[in-house]
Amino acid sequence: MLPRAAKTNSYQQVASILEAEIVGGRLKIGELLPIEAELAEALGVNRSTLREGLRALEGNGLVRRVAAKRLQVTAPDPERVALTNARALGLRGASFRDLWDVQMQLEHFAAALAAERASDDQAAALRASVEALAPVLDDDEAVIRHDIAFHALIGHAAANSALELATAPMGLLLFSATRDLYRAVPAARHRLLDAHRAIADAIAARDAAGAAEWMRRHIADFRRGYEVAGFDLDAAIELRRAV
Amino acid sequence: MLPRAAKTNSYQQVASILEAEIVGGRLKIGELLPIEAELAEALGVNRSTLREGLRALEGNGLVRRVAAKRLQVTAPDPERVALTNARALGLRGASFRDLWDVQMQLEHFAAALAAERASDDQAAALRASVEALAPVLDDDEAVIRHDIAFHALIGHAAANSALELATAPMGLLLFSATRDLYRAVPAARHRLLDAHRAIADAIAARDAAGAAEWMRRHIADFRRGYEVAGFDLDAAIELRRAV
DNA sequence: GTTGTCATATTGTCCGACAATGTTAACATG
DNA sequence: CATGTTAACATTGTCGGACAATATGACAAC
Repeated sequence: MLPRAAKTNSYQQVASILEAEIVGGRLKIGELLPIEAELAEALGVNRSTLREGLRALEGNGLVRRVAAKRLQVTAPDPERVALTNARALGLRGASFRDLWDVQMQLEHFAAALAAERASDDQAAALRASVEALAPVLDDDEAVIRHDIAFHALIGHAAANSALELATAPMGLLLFSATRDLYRAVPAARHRLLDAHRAIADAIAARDAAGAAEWMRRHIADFRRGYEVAGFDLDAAIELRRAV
Repeated sequence: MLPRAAKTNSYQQVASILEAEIVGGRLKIGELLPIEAELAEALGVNRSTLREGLRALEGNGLVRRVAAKRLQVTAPDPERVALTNARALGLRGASFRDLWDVQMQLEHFAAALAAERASDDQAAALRASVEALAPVLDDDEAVIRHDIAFHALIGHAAANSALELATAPMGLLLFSATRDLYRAVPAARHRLLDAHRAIADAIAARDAAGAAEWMRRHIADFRRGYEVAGFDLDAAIELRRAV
């Protein structure tokens, strides 16, 4: 086992060094990076090279452009991370069953936590989401958007960033993969609405057990719909354009 | 709602376009990208600009440098994704409790799946991992490394990429956050070894219920150790250097 | 067939330049 | 003094060109 030539490129080193500074807390979240000329000087590379390193960091979500043209150190944005993870899962050929299995383990727990921890505003937002869905129940796209948003709200209300990180990408992938489900199984729309309403009510009533139970049924029903529609549980799920 | 100024930078457009090609399947996984000069020409930007876009994609894990100097289209590497997610969680201040809650929901399920699906090689690798741990039980670093590896093996053997994606980052964060645990609670080392052995045996015996039950106890015990050691369950977990 | 040599292709890095745009400072005006 | 205007300045995004290092492939020599 030879000592691995350690011949990394300069721009990778730039990214690694800055990443270490961020993770190590020497560059704090929210802080502005020095201007490119200074950074390049300090790191001993050309501005072009530095910029390549910065773009890599940007791809990692550790810095972002802020109003002023300056770059700001930032913790990865949950939505971006969710998208990235969803893409990773899609590209690796995850199946509906894979995703559903995990969802079944997590969503009821998220609902229970949300019932315990949601602020009044969040509980109200959940109910508002349900009521906003009712009038557009025959618009497939809208149903999917609302479904994703509803589960994202719950994930957020559960106030557990690890749980949110784990559930968000699956919501994105699963629900957007069901674009044809509602055409094939029209009744699913109403069952979805009823379930959402029951869950939102339970959360608003701080009924953790009820929220969890309704969520279980909701997720189970989701799978049933998928099967009834004749989709293959084990086929690689289709990656769709971000919703 | 104005039509969103669409004033994105060229290098971001480069990244978006290529990303769309990859996600849309027109650029297939494993394919080599054209040489930079051609790509720049085709996209109508300068090579420097193109390279910034490529670095962003690289940061997203969608392309990687391969033996030849050429860039290869690739699905994000699970280990990299796990690291990225762990970093995101750490920077967002996730607590031990947050992570443990999710782990408690998922790990027993992973163990059960592993018992059903693990190949003989994988089952053997699990047992080998346990036996490799036994002789180095007094080396804290080694214990942590083995612990992470053991759970990663199970995650992999469960043959569910979504589950793996969800569990891997927590293993990284949680276990590496316990560097001082084994000094504070020496007995935890032996309980860990026993649990690992029981889990590996159950998986090798295709005993899904047994594997799940042992895993539950193992995770529960892990938390007890953390509490006994006097650590704060709700403090933001400490980000450590990659193990 | 293997090995060595060489021309070629490609990337990584640097340099310098400039337009667009945001920021700051100076200034006038009420 | 507060406010609005303008001009100087700073910074980023993009470009073009250059060159060394190195991998690749072809070809010759053994």
